[in-house]
Amino acid sequence: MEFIDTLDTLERERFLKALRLRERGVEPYPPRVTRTHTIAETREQFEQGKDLGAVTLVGRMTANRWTGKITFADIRDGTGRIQLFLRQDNLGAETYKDFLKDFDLGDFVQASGTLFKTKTGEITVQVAEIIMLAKAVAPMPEKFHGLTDKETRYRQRYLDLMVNEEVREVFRARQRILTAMRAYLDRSGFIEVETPALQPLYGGALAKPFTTYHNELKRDLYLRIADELYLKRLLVGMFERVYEISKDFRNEGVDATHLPEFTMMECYQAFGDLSDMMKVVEDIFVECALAAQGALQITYGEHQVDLTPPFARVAMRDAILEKTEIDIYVDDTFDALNARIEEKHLRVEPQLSWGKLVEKLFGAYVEPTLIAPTFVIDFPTDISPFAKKKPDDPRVTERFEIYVAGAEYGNAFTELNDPADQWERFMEQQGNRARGDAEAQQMDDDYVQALKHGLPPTGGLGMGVDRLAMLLTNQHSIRDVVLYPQLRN
RNA sequence: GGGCCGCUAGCUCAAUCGGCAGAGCAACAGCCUUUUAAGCUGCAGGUUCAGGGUUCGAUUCCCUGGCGGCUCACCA
Repeated sequence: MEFIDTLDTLERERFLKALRLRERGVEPYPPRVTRTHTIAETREQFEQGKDLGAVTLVGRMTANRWTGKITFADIRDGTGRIQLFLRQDNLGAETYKDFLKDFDLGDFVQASGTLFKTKTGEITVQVAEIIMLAKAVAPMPEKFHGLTDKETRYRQRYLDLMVNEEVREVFRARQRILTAMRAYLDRSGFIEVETPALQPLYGGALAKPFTTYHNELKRDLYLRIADELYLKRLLVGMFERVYEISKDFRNEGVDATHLPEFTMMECYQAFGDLSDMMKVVEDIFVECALAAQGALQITYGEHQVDLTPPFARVAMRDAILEKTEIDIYVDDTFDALNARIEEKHLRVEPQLSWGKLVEKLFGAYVEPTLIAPTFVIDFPTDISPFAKKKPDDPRVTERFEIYVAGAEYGNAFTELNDPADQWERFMEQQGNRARGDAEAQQMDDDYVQALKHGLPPTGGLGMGVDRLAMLLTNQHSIRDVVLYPQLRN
């Protein structure tokens, strides 16, 4: 069995061309290239009237228009596209013929020559020499319709990136968003840290984990569902402001807004509280929107959204009251709220607690209506095991989530730092677990021990980076802002 | 996990009621010295996702499975 036996008809044809080149003493995969300018630089400098003389450009050949003894070809590099003009009279009959025979769409080439404008005004390289840099054995996707099959786009992302330029721009924008976020946090005094992805106890969020096993230690380990508890321990250790941007893993459903691994930013500010985190959220939205789109007025699907601070804020109770005419502070027990929901014939799945019912009501009747950036505050205590209770109403916590265009982008609290209260919350979670809540927190004695040493009053925030990238690049599936989204095998 | 839709040439897509498997691009053999999805002539290209069933005959109808998409539920 030879390599060539693994190739289909089209690939074989192209592979034979590579062999032919080699027979002529031309290496189809040379180790080094010459490049005097990028394509973008070439265009820019030519338009400025600069005489560049002879240039040597490199790129992938993406189009080919030949009319007998001349050929127009397009090459693209990472910066742009430019047209090549190849003429038999310039290259010589033999070389020109070899070019026609052995160069294909998709090949990386190096072209040298001088610049001119065609009669239609297009900047073009009059090619004196063209060299193969890397022979493409497999053919490119079709040039006009491109590649649209989503499965191929995700599984062979390089093809998607190769032919769909707007896809490359989405990922450039994603990188600008991350860079802007880091720059903001860095200059605001937050220190970037790294905490364990493999954890003996998972925590910091309500979610189902992935489990793995360490052979030498002979124990189960979990992939982190959040960074929270490790980051807050650092504040016990006297760091004042920390953040981490990392992958979290949750063993749950996959859909347009959920993947099993996703990127989360978490930051914690000692001597801060909820209102400080609101400022951080507003600042991050501003910085990232400007980095991604250069404007605070953005389009997301059918919505026009203005990200200019200050963002609106509304209490969970008031928002639910307005949409459903249910006052969760009147029906402030599980049984009462359940009865009220049935009485009003609202469609809410069975839940295990008052707080989860509130969360469901909110998700079904309020969340989709929150288009302009809005902080929703005062979340039920039993679904907020790490948030400090409101001093004047222990049913709810000093917690907000930020909503834009009907979706959540971040979650923040005034962090719970009372070790006794935290211990009781863990116990409550264990009760929930016993009653069948697979997402309930496990008791984390080590974390309580840390709190016993004193966590300063702290504001903490988590933001979904993929979701933010979706919002700011107008993408409606998380798979379109993640280079290699998880698919079935 | 449930419901719905899809899977045909390398890519983008057709195929009427169940009756020989088709086109464009790409490729191949040619023509053509300023093209822009270049054009023209010719030629080739298939496990119709897989397996099973019904039928004289299945891309088409039925069943099972795989993969993908949308949606509902859950979660960020």
